[in-house]
Amino acid sequence: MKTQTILKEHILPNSFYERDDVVSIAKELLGKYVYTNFEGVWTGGKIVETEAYCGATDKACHAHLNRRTNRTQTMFLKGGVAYVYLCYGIHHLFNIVTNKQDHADAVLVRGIEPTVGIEKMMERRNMKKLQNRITAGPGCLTQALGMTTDLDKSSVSGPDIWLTDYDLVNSKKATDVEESQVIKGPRVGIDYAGEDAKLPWRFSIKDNKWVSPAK
DNA sequence: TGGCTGATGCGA
DNA sequence: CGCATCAGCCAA
Repeated sequence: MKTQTILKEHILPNSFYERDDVVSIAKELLGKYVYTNFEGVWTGGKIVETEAYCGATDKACHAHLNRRTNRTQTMFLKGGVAYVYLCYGIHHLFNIVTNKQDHADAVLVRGIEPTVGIEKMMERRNMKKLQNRITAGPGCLTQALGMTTDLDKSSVSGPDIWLTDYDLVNSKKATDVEESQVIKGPRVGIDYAGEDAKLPWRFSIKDNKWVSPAK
């Protein structure tokens, strides 16, 4: 059966994204699978590291206090679309918009465990041997998955980006990550956010080697 | 450890 | 307009 046909059965419902608790969504995204499909080439893997950003109250969020600019308007869209932007002039960062329209919440995906299209991802990363850093870190994984700002505002339920609970390699449904296997900690690279920099809104899977090295 | 890199959003 | 600021990464 075609990959696309299989994945359609396992797309996360939009009700998953439209909830108002972005921190819970960030945690629940651990263990889910994200894939991209460009020109028929599938790449992707299991989400192992995320961070929550909340537009209404969170100083670390681009849409802090519901600030609307050209860039942040994506976050005000209804949950279930991608927010992709350029960071430090070099790296594309992939976020998943959550909550209802006009509520600017998003989850930054920081690391995945590569499973599908590893050869293609190595090629995009200009890597001759497979190394952990292929998809560890938000800038790395977008490069490996071939994501750019072109995908800003596009759906995470296909046809380019596919957020699912399905493991293509083992042909089975994803299992929820046990609470005891979830590491919580402060978010990375947001010292400017004052007290909010301490919020434990970064989630990762315990002892997973594909989590980014940032502490 | 520092250099790279460019969009973004602010104030003049 | 100019200019400081960034939700990173990598070689060394």
